[in-house]
Amino acid sequence: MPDPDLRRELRALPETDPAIDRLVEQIIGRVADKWTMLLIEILTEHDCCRFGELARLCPGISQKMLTQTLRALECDGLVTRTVYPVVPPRVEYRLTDLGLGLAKAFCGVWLWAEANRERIEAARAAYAAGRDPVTPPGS
Amino acid sequence: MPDPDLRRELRALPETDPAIDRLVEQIIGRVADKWTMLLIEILTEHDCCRFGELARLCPGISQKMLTQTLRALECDGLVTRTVYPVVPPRVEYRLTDLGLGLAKAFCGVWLWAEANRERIEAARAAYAAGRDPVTPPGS
DNA sequence: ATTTATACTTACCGAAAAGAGAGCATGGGC
DNA sequence: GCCCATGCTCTCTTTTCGGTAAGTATAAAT
Repeated sequence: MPDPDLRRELRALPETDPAIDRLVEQIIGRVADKWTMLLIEILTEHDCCRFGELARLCPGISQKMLTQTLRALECDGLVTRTVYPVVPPRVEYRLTDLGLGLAKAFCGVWLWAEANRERIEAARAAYAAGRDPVTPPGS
Repeated sequence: MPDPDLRRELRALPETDPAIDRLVEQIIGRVADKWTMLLIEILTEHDCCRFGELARLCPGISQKMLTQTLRALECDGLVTRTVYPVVPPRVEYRLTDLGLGLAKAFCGVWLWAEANRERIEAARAAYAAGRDPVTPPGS
């Protein structure tokens, strides 16, 4: 029995025009990518990282994906990319205020996930054990 | 110049063991999918929907993806699936409290995206116009 | 007997994303 | 002269994703 107050609260949100909706969805879609999330997390912890450093801190990422993801972040103004004209090249990445704000916004999801980890795992176990044939109310 | 207070606040979050991190990432990754987002949104607005109803409310979704997405949501305990043993079949979906909680958590991201839409668009325009050659501080 | 409605499931196919790995530019150290 | 380090970029291959379309079950209506 879902909480009706929470539902009402959610419904009361500023439901704006579909154009904004699309942009918001796009942003969320872009940001919610696996590597993007990880990079943002890393960059909140180390406020400044070189390319190779990020590669080391992102176990499993390929150079290609790292470059691609960083470029997308830069494009959206979430990180800055500073190139030092030296040899061998030195490039530093750091979150902007915008990026930090996004990280903070995502913390809500993060905290929710942590707080409800056990419930989710229990649900998964129950699902794997076979869905229970629910008796419908009006039968 | 990123705000150091915000950064400190973010760093102070309960950084737990990597197992939780992985689950959290997985959940966020799963949820951040395009259709999942949309379905959760729809289900916060209509507290109970049949399969065909959802298909109509999700313009462009295929039966396959709708089924798949709903199954994933059910598996994680975010929606309930009630089958009425009638012919033709009648199946109802509704968010659980867990699902509602997640919707609420995601609202933070939604609001951030809305609030920062213009900054992001500006950043994109600037990026498209060619990245400015930043003068590094120690050159 | 045939059609209709509903909620799937399955097989197939093309597109898109991701991974692997080689190549490139260049100035300093040996 | 040659190698190294760094941060890419490009190409090729593989994997995954998602759409299309057809099939299934069943009872009621025609």
